[in-house]
Amino acid sequence: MKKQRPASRAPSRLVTGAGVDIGDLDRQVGFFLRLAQVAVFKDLVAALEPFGLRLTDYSVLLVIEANPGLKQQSIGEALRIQRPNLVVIIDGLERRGLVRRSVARRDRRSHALRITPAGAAVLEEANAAQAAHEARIRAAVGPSDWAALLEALARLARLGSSPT
Amino acid sequence: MKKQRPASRAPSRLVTGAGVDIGDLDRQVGFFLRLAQVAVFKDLVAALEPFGLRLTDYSVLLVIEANPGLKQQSIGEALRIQRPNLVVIIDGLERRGLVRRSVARRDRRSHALRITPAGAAVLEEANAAQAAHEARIRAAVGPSDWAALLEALARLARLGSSPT
DNA sequence: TATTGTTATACTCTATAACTATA
DNA sequence: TATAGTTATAGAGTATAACAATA
Repeated sequence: MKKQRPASRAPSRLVTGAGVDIGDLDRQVGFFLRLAQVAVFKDLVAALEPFGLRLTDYSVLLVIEANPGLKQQSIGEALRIQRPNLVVIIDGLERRGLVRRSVARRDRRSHALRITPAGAAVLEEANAAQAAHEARIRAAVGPSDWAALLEALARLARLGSSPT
Repeated sequence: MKKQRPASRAPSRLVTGAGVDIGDLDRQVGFFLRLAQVAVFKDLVAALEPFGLRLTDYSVLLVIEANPGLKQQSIGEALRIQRPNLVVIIDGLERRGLVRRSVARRDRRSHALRITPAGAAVLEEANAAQAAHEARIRAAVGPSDWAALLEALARLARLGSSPT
């Protein structure tokens, strides 16, 4: 039995290839979500590149600035970065003098992390670039749908989590 | 100068870590987009797993079914999969008897791809699982915002492309 | 015994260069 | 010469196991 296509539900046409029919794919959320994420990340990665920051570097800097003295494990939990992978990221940031590791007094196993003045300066520039990026995204979506989009994405992000 | 937070714009709270302040991150689209994409893909991957299909396998099957006789290069363009990577995917699908490669008569360099009856059967089951997945996503978002979400994602996906 | 940071390692995805056979 | 498929390989990003220091 051939699956019928409810043509009315299709959003504005998305041509990915050279006239190739991508089947029901152009009516599936996951497909759009992936394309949107790739496009948005491409723009954001380019915006942060002049500062030598990858997305993970940037998000880690943001969290450290917002939580002075935080230990690595907590950052990993907040950003869903595995502890071993975080070590490499912090190594890079520390080598560049953007972040400082110091042994925590209360628990000498952990490292208290702080952003340095140099790090704060870089982060401020990166934040401006991010704001410009966000403005571009916002313009692409259209002002009316903006709040609805963020709300919808937030609900999707909570999919697997405990339903409050 | 400290950046001010326009608290009114924040969508419903998203707690990622154990009470860690994630800074301005919870007001950036990219962050939500990533979390949403990860959550949605996790659900979809789980839905397709019983059929032994990864996301790429599934999307390739869909395109082949919609375009009998298509060559590999065209699939790659439509799905943005590099030709070398597609070879491995098709290898797997062909080994399982879900897809058949035959030398194209018109151009003997290329391979005409067709879905087999076995492949069509698997795809039909996978489509049902995908539909159930989509229903879950839709329920999480809420019916009112659904069309707006797809529309917004489609616009974002066209970010870097030529503005029509 | 459990936890923090670390090292080493592996697995998935994606990307590039170069080969072959056809055109 | 250009293209389709292929091979090999390399690079991100992410994941797990095990160890030393500390609790």
